[in-house]
Amino acid sequence: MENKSISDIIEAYLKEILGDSAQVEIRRSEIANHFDVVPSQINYVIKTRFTIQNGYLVKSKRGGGGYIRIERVNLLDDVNVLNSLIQAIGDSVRERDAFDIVRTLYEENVITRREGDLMLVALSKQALSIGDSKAEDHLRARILISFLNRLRYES
Amino acid sequence: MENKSISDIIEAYLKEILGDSAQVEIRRSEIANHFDVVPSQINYVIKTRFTIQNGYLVKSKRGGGGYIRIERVNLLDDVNVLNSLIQAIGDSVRERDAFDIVRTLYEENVITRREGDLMLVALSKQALSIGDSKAEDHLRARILISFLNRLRYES
DNA sequence: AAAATAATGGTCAAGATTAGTCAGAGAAGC
DNA sequence: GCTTCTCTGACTAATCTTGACCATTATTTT
Repeated sequence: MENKSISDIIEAYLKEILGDSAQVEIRRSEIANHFDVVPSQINYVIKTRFTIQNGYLVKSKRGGGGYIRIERVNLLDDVNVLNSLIQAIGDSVRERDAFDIVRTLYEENVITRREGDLMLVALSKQALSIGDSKAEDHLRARILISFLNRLRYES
Repeated sequence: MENKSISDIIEAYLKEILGDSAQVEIRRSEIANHFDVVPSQINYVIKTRFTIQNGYLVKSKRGGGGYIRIERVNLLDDVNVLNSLIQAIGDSVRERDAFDIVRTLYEENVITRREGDLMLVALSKQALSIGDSKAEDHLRARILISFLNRLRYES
């Protein structure tokens, strides 16, 4: 149960200080220092755990007074967010990214647990493997976007 | 009955530490070390004894902080309906037949209306067309059967 | 102003740390 | 003996951690 990597801990910390706020601003070097890791590890945590698929937008600025801003967003509510998401999907998605999106929809209460599980099944490697890995990712993208459109326009 | 293999012992141990919890997280190397076997034997035990047919779901993560998580799930009672449907599907279904099956599930109260709608999205020609009509029907069969297998249990 | 300097964050690739796969050897059951 | 189950280890894959080097912005100096 206590097999957390330092990345997991940093992720939890960032979500903690994000709390109920819409966004939070950090200094990369401060966080890195706080957890005694190299600064680029903060980039790693953000890149792997605060993606649009996970329901986060991240902006940053370099130079003096620089910052990293993490913003929590709803995938289907905001047209711009949905567009970013669809753009991120493009015509090809890996299983992992698709799973993240479904989990985010569940956490936003857009879908129930069971609905999410069914979606995951239809997006899984297991169900979609058709020999060609690229074709599989294309197919997954089509199914996922169909799901999103269905959810978007239904209610 | 007295000649337990080491795999049997590891199985019993895992079920022991699972206890009444819904799930348990282990480190493959720790367990392997504890019983003085090669790590891949843990995979063998899990693959042969913690299957979904036996009511277990297994997830894992590699890399630093990696783990294997074993979760116990409740198998449901609609097995008869599901089995007969899987029989009927075989390895190929046309869109129309898939739609009929989903409707049957709805009428049998195995799924909700909304769950059915999502399933239909993933089974539609629109989402699945991949040029080859036969391949499409095979694919649809795999997705549909995956759906049905997922409906066998709740988590 | 323009140029130099300081103060940020970004990228990428190598190495470390886990778990997964698979084929074959060995053991047990029939 | 033959078949099935168990066990092993070499090879593969995924994820995390680190550090050298790069890019951008603000501030200070000339």
